[in-house]
Amino acid sequence: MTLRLHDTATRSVREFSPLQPGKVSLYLCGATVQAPPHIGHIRSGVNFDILVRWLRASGYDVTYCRNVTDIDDKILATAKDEGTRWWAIAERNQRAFTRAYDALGCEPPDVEPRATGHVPEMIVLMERLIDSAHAYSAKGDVYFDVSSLPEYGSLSGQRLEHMRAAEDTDNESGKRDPRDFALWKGAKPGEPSWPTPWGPGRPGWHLECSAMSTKYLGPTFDIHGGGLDLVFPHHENEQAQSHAAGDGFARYWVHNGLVRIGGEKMSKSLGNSLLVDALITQVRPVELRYYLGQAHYRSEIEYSAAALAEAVTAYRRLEGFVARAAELLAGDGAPGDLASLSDSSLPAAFSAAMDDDLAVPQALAIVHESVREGNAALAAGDAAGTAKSLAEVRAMLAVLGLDPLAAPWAADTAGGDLRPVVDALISVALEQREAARARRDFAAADAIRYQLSQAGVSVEDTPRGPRWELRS
RNA sequence: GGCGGAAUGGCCGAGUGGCUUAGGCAAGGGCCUGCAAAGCCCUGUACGCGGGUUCGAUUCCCGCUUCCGCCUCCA
Repeated sequence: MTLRLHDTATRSVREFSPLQPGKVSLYLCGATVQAPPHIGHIRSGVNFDILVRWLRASGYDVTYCRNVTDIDDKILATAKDEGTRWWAIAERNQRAFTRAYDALGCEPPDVEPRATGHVPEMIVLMERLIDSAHAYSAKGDVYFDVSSLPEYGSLSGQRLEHMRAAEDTDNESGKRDPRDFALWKGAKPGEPSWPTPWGPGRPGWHLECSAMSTKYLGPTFDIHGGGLDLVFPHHENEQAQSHAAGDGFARYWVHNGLVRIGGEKMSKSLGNSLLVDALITQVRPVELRYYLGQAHYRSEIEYSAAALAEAVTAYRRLEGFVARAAELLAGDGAPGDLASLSDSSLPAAFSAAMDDDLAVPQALAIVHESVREGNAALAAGDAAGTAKSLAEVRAMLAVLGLDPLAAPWAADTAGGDLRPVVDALISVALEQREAARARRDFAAADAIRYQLSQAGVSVEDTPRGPRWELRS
């Protein structure tokens, strides 16, 4: 079975066939680093991380490019407000994004180009567009002439005549048509600028993505991703620029659904952002990843604390099996690293679900089935059955970036570097409790269990003796 | 005004013209346990409203209602 993906351009699920056999080029619109990331941003990162992981698990050699927009109006405004340099704002927020991606287990892209590092490429692209009469310079700005491209609007299904005339806040604009969009913005006093044949200025938002995707992935590449809110105007404009310049550009457009809160879109401008940094003090990063990744990537998520808590419980069920099974099998010299797990460990139903436009909800249903079987095998003392389920579960969770024993979660589960120390201390208490149980002094035994529980250590008695774990 | 999407059991969340009608969470019952916890087993019959097509629709068609996104910076 081959992968099928929903393509925004055709509004349908299409069979995926890469430009070059065995290779996939993917460009994801990353962050405009004007503020730290909220969970909507990181959902997009997680969704596309799962896509990249699945493509790689399927045997593709993936080139993953995710850009950083490091200059825009809001970054300049923030710098002015804070009395600091614009690039310091961009650097600070880019670091915050990188921390969040790392924390949530998103594999780094192969290349992460920044807009301001690609001005020469943008100038070349603008020259091509001006030479072919698709763009013009006016008063130091450079605009794309939307009327020059009949297909304009095709990606988003917008028709020029129905578009609301944008209220032009800039009366000085030299636009021929209010729907024309800026490729390049002429320098204003006090703003950073780069020299061009049309005068000093700075990049418009859309141009960078055309210039950078072409530079790193070629004039035609396989998949272009981003949030649903980028379809128009951003992606429409990117496609217009590149097609007008004669490039094939993206072959499949993949967009993730947005995160809502209180019934409306989560966004910086609405001031309802739940920042990743804040949330991962409440739940572990892997639990947040499970929450954001469990819904289908194209569906909307309405954030609620209750739904997040459910996801936490559900993930702990998976994690609990992996931990107990791994403990049991460790004595048998069972594999501890994922490298020893082959693709053949992936159940066919899981692969079929993932191939079906990344049907993660169904894929997770398969994971839960394997866990149920594994738990049954574990309870029956069936080591072979346990090992089989463990291998399946870990292989599947690895595709989703959720394997509890893999980086970056492994330390989480094990208790970190302090594990040996903690283990020794708790063992003393547990020995006392076992002694109490042996003499049937259950009041004493329960008192010890209660004290440990107050300290955040949960104890369960198993046929092989007590086991404990830290529970937040 | 234009374009696109969504309404599923207590909750989250898939999916399908009928067939055992996902999965998770929560709930109730059972097994296990000194008691728990964890786990396993069982139970729960839902698809916004009104028409239509059909032997049969939650699933297809039409209309309606409500909600969300985009048309302006946005993942």
